[in-house]
Amino acid sequence: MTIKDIARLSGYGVSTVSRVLNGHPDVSETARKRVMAVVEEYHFQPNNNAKHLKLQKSSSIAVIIKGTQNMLFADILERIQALLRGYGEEAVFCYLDEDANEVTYAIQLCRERQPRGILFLGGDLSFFQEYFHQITIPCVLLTNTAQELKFENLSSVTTDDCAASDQVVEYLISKGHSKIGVLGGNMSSTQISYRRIVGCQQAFQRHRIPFNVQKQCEPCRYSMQEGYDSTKRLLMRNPDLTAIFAISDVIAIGAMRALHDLGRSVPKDISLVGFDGIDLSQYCIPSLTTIHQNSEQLAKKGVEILMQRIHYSHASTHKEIPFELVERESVCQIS
Amino acid sequence: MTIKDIARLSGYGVSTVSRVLNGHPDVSETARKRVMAVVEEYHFQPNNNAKHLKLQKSSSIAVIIKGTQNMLFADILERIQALLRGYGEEAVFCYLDEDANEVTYAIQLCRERQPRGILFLGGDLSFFQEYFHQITIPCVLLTNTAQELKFENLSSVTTDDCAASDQVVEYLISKGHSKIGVLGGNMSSTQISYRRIVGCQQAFQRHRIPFNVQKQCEPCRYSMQEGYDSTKRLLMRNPDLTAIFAISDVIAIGAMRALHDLGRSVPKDISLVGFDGIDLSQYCIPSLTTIHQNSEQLAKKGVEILMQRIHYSHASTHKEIPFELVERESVCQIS
DNA sequence: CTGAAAGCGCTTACAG
DNA sequence: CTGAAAGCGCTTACAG
Repeated sequence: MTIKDIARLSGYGVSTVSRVLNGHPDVSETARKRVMAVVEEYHFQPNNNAKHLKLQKSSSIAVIIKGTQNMLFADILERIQALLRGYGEEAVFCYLDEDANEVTYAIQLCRERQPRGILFLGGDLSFFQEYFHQITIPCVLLTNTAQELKFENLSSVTTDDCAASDQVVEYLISKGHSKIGVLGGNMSSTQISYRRIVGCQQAFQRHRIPFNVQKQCEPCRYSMQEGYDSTKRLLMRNPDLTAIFAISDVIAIGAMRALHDLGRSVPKDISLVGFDGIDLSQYCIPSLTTIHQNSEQLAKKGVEILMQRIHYSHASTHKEIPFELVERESVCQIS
Repeated sequence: MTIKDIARLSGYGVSTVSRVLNGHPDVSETARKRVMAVVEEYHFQPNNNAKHLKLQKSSSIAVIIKGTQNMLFADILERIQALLRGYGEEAVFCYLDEDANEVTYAIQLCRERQPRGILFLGGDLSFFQEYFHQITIPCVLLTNTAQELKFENLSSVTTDDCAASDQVVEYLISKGHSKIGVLGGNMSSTQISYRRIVGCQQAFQRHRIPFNVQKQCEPCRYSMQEGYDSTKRLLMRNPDLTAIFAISDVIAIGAMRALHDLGRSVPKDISLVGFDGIDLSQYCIPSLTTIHQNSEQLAKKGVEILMQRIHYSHASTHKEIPFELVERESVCQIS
């Protein structure tokens, strides 16, 4: 069943059928109705390969996910897929290692698949800086800001990581803590984690509490396993910590278990705060005090911006979504 | 840059270029070398739309995931993506609601995208029974068995759910439990959960311990939230339970929190066993005794079977992967 | 071993 | 408002 059959069956030419199918305005109401009747009767489905060959592009949106263990991404992902489906777009999902170069991967993808746009879930700004100029299609970076890169085809939506972390430390200080360790991310200034650490520094400075990044920060990947291991290293170096701020909930879950195995009870002996607000954070024991990122809005804004750009050539923008400190059971007032 | 340009640049015709690109044998070594030299020099990438239009198919493998909250699937998924990439295949991921009809969705997908094969992650046999005959491309069902359906293009790989559940109950009984509740799944005989419940029944019968499915089983979806809510319902009906078997780890995590909120300590007051062996099961507190399904093998076998079928027309098969009861901290010996 | 040519199913400029 | 025709980039039967 092709457009030709529909033409024959409806008594119109293929041009008219094509126009009806694509919602062009210059078709008579009669033609539209007759064609649609046949289309529906036969459940006709245009051949995408032919369409895209002709149009010189594919219809898919690529979604590149960095870090497979990050449960925040899993949550955002299913929302993105649902939204994209709502827009009638197809999505191609690509999982990359947390340390992989997502931009060179995207360049490769563009050559092979010619997607219409790309959604990056996580990303390292240094890769964008160096390679992104080779990409010409609309892109949106999620959970990191690309504002300063000033690429005209790269938007971003993120939360104010710096302010959120500042608030976490402020909160811990207000609970009497001053010996606070920070877990996760890495120190490169092009990573999300960097902005979170800067936020911590701000708060410490404001309160004139010394904070030795080298000593009190322990970098690690976004997984429970690494959260577990790094907690042990962090505590080895700083046995007197009364609170830990894990830069991601997944890391915090690993930390919680490590603390348990070390015989330190949360929050009685040591307080713990996460970041992200994944589902699990309210079910673990104790439930996790954390920064809730509105992943629903993150996904929605991201997809929206991409669609606006693709369909109406809107300029690129950089949005911020709100965050919220959710107090639960993992933090204790001391002294 | 098209195949025509390569032809011109290499001094051969388009037919020869095409043959080289597709590894056909009837090309001279000289031609192959000259063509490949040009292809590599220009980083030529054939247009997939044209290729598939001509070949009347797309190159992608569709992966249909049922239930977005199930962390077991997240794990399998990233493995599948990596494996498929290794085979040089593109993957299209589709997330469906746990209760959606994956088969009619697949039929739709076949019309729209013409995938070369489908991997189903989770599935309800009743949908397959009723609609699968409309699908003609190779398919593999993961985490449920399609053995009895006898479709010649539907393979499956699963673990022996019945034996695994039998072993869980056997284990709990050996620990002195006889008042055991079962959490999760639903009672329809075409669901994975059904075979798990049957396994439980077997064990109870063998030990002549009464087991009232209506009363002691509480169906629920595969999410922490539902695990949480159902636990409360189950306990309301059976306040004297000494152990709960959750048919999935995600459900167990929700159950653990519900028990905590109910003031019942795990495992001291009540024992808990999960199913799946997701990462989280070893980090939660207490860590979860569970049936570990080898998700690596599940993914590997699934993809392998599909590839064999697609490339060498192998017959459909139904494989079983091993399971293992992993003893951790959530079960207690009683009396 | 190689090439000219047909054709996959669509869109759209052009002519009416 | 409508249709005939060209062409998107590929593969392959056919002829040599």
